[in-house]
Amino acid sequence: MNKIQNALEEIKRGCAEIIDEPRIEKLLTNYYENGENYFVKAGFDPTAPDLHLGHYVLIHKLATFQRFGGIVQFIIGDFTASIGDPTGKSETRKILNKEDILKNATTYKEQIFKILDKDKTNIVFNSKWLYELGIDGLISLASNMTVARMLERDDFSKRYKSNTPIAISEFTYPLLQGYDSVYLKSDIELGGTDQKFNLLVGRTLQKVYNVGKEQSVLMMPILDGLDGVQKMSKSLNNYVGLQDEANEMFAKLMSISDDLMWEYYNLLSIKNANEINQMKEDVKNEKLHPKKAKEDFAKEIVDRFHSDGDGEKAREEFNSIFQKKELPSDIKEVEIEDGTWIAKAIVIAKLESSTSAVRRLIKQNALKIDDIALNDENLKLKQGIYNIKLGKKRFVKLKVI
RNA sequence: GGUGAGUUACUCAAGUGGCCAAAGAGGGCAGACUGUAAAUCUGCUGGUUUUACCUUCGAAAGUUCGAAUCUUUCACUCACCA
Repeated sequence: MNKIQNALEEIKRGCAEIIDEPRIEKLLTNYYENGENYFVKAGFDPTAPDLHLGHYVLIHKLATFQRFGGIVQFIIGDFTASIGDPTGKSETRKILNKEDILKNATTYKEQIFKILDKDKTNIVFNSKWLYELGIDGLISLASNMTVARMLERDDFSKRYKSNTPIAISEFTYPLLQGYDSVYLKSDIELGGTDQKFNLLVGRTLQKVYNVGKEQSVLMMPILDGLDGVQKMSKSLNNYVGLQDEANEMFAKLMSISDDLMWEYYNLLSIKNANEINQMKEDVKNEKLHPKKAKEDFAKEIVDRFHSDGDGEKAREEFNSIFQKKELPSDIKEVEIEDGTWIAKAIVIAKLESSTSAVRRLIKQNALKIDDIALNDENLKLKQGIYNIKLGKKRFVKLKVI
């Protein structure tokens, strides 16, 4: 296999759909024969302060392109964030204020260079050219799209049918994202499969505005969240943040289902397809315990976002807590007054939000003091130190003084 | 602008004067079983030292012994017409 074919294989790995693949091949050929680079665009709305593993699927693919001559156009959608991408949303998104957007954007910059090559990355803010577009520009931009076509979009049509409001501003979102491609003269745009409509608008607009090229589109599957049901997102609290502390990151990854683990391997591991298939086979034949496979994956990810060896440390901590049922090493300590009612103390320690909830948990044998289940919900704490375990995951050390 | 329909807990959704802290489903939490996996079974899922009381059904005011339920005003959403 020659270099070009090899590069193409790497690029295609794990991706869901490619539109205009021959064009990508031409760009690669041109790179290898003439040393000419090309532009790969991906946009991120700075709507949350940090990125999670779901975003990493795309960023990883951008890094792959950088290895084969791609110059990354990393768009921080500061302007479009103020509209709110309607993709996958069932209702109009809240509009963020400027300060939050800028703050988030700064954190983004810090995080992506854990992965991307600085010399081959242009970070750009789309407010730069979208402000210049002006009202007349916007109107002529909007004349390139019909309401009927907009309503072809699955999420719009669903909302329309179910009588959920759609703001006109949301219709402008795909247009503005598409205009980014016009302004930047992108060759390839990356996005999730849910972005298909927006990505295709980019192609259409490049043609209308005579950019002289129509971008190829490469779509990656959407990473499922830890629950394995909905896509990974901060608001659903089923995400692994890139900045998560090592032990937490490890524990979160261990909680995914076995089926989902293969999906994660496929989209996030540096292991190649053959290795992954071999593991899958071994698990099936019971040569490899699925828990071991999951640990290896969790270790790989923790090592990548922290430093080498942190994954192994996290694994040891994890097993000591959950296998040997020991307490975590960095357990939170809270001081409590003598004679405090146990339920009140748990609320003070912020393990639960109400004493009613704690009462219920006590009735369900979920509260353990020094590893012994408490059955007296009226208990008042006397002086001393108590290790409290609430359910499987919540711990606190109470110092009663 | 006109006409009609609607707004119930985290989400969907029942309830149309008292038996309503409000059915059911999903989600979540907990217990059992496990590999803190999945699946399954069981229980819980407004608050308060809790056989009781307090605050909730878009907002406010009213009718009533008693209101999620009836009346009025307001806000918001949707459909049709313009």
